[in-house]
Amino acid sequence: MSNAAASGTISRTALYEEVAERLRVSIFAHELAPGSWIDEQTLADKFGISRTPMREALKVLASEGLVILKPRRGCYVTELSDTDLDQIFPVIALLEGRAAFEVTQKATTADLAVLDRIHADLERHAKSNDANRFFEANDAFHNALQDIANNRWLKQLIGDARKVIKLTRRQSLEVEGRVEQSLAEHRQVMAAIKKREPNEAARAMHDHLLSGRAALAELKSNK
Amino acid sequence: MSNAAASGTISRTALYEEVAERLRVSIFAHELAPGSWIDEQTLADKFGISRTPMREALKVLASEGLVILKPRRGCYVTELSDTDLDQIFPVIALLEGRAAFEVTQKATTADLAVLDRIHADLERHAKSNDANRFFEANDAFHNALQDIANNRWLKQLIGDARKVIKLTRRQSLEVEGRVEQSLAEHRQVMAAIKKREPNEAARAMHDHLLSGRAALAELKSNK
DNA sequence: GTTAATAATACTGTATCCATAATTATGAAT
DNA sequence: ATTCATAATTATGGATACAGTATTATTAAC
Repeated sequence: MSNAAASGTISRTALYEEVAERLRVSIFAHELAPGSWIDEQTLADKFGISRTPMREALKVLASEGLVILKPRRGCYVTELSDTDLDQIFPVIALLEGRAAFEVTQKATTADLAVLDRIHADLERHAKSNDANRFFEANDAFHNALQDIANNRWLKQLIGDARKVIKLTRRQSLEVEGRVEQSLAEHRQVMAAIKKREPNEAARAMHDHLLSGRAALAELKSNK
Repeated sequence: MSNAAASGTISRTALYEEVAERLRVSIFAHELAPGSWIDEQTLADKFGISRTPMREALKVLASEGLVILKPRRGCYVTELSDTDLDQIFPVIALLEGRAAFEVTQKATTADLAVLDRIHADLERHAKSNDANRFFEANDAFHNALQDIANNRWLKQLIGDARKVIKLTRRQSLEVEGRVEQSLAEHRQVMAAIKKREPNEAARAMHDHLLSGRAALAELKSNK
């Protein structure tokens, strides 16, 4: 049990939050299979906690759309169909496009330097063909962008939507040539931001995300 | 207590959901003032329930952004500053614009008939200057649009965002001439949908929502 | 009189317990 | 043998009890 006194660390985050994050990871890793039923008690035992924080965590995940809570029926992991992906990607593309738009208006030179540094990481990891690190840097880039956009609500909505597709986004990098393509798209986004052209930045980011969806679709059709 | 057996009705929704909705209403009505602390025990007593569903409801509201949960400090009602409104309205405008876009592509003639009927209500309530019913019909219109768009994730994100500004949207109708202006904007949306011009529908809906934000700003500056 | 420290109170966070509803299994009847 | 009904088991939903931490108030010391 993550007792603050026992562990010695001052627990700044609530237990239910930690549980929620662990569940998200499990869901993304398909340890909790899509469509499968979540046994609260068994899982709580496995985590070494009681059902209370587990239940609170599941309620949060439900409001994020990662699980579905059927009254008196229990909790089921959300299944993401191709239709779901076709529906959610354009929405995320829109939102992240907006973030790019706002960044282009607001970014200070210091902000641009931050983006440049992360973009350099992207270039490096692409060159060394390290898909995992590329994915991490990619995540960092998008996060930095949202921080610079400094729009609390936009960030929250993007975060909610991204949680749902987190797993699939990593998969899309498995497509032959996708890393290079993604990198090229990132270059366009960076260029538009630096040129201070909000609409162009928005469009570039928008297309970048739809391109990610297309890569994913290709991956599925090929196997 | 909303005991199913006692009340005679079969409660399909979980108690924590009902509590969450009651809290939302209280927050929107400013019975729970922005920034104020929520006393779990006292409020649970007032609702005639235990702390468990109250806490579950608060966690859901926290993930919606309506309250903030400070670890070991309790729950506080989110304060919406003008900056927050300036941030969230463009995002909602974008999302609802997308919904209008998708509707314009997908709507069957039956769907259009539904929209027409609700739009007729809008016209009627505007003519009789009934702001409350106009607001309800307006809500119904936007809901119907999202149902027709038939994009589960888009609907969810819009719902999350709308929850945050629900109160303020009603207020905007208090502005002199806003009902008529809103109606005119709705006419444009309807016209674009019927003409099957997705981009025009999206733009009309987008501008409609920004116009609502502008009305709200005017209301604040005048008082 | 002001500040610091200690003690008490109160609220959050977690665990356990109880009741209700749903599902499944078993038995009987057609 | 199959289907329907009833009973039993199990899991969810809600209440209550308990522990730990933070805040506040009071008292003592400078």
